[in-house]
Amino acid sequence: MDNLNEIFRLDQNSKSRNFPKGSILQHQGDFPVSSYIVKQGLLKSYTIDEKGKEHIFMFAPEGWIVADIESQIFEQPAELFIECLEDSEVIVFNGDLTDTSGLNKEHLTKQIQLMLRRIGTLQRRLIMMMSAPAIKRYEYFVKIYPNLPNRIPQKLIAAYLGITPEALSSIRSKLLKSK
Amino acid sequence: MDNLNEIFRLDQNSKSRNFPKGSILQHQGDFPVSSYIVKQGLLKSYTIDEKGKEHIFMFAPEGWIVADIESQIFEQPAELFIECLEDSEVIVFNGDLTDTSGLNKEHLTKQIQLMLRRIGTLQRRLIMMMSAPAIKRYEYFVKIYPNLPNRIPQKLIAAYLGITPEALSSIRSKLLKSK
DNA sequence: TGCATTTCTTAATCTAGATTAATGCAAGGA
DNA sequence: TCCTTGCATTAATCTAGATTAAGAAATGCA
Repeated sequence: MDNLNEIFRLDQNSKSRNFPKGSILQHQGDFPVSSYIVKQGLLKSYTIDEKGKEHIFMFAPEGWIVADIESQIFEQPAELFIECLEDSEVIVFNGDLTDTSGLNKEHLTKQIQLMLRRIGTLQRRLIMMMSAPAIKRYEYFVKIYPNLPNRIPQKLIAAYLGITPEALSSIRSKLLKSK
Repeated sequence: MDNLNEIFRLDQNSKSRNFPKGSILQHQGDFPVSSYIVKQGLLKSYTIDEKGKEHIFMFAPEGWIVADIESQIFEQPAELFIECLEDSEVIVFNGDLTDTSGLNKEHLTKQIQLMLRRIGTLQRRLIMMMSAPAIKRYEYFVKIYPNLPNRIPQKLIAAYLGITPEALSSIRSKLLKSK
């Protein structure tokens, strides 16, 4: 993994900070919106809908970047909450990803690679969400994040898959029985 | 709108080509995968699931770029079909978006802006798909693409929203009655 | 213009997953 | 250790949207 500090326009003295499990780094409605690079630990970004239900946009383990890009690019208050699922070490990048001043060609090229990867992942996720039943989405989740199922509670996996914990529980029991 | 020809690494002599309505520019399984810049007309990119059902990933009117970025970045055969919904003028960009050689800083910066915008749009769409009922997704679609509803058949809107044409029809009649 | 094909609507039934609720379990704190 | 609190499971009921089917309206083409 390239050093993400290098690729993005970080202050010389931007240091990583430690946050205990449960810390909320960003609330819905915050403005302006920061970006976060995870050095150690695990974050989630999510929304709460008008019924109070949580929907997880993404998990971010070590080496991942988390940002509410929709809010940044449209210069709106944050849509997403960002929260630590474990004690985490995070670089808080004040300023958004749209500011690329002071970066050289190599940096920009690497940023493009990261963004294309993110777009590809979102494309897959959206297509799965539209076309695949919950059981397929669960199997895909396990394949892509083999280490996460043991690291986070089931109800968070359910919130990521777009189903209830009860539905996930019955899917899992079906999968166990079918073996 | 910046000239997209400039921003991307196009051959000097890459010319736009005309395709009649119904032309399929890319089939699922094609390899390698091209990118497409729409000069005039309207394209759709979509998958067909194992039950034969169509799911529209995006519509691309004039000025939009269409590419199966997931397949490009992971170097896999195309996942998406790409088809003309109207007679269209399209620049076929042989080679994928991951190749940025020969571009200068300004080009790369503009590419990053376009990609962030795409990520922001996908973020919103995914969150809506997870958390909003079909009627809200329809209202959002109409808000974002005010000219498309009169330009494409309803069943395509349904395939974009992730519901059946029948469900969309009943949503629309509910909206009409409530006025 | 007329005919064929596709699209849209309406309605009856069906189903994946939501909701509600009750129970058992594991983990952390005093 | 007990006690609380959050998590997982199971089961009964409910609902948004799917499926099926049939007719009406619109569109394209000879």
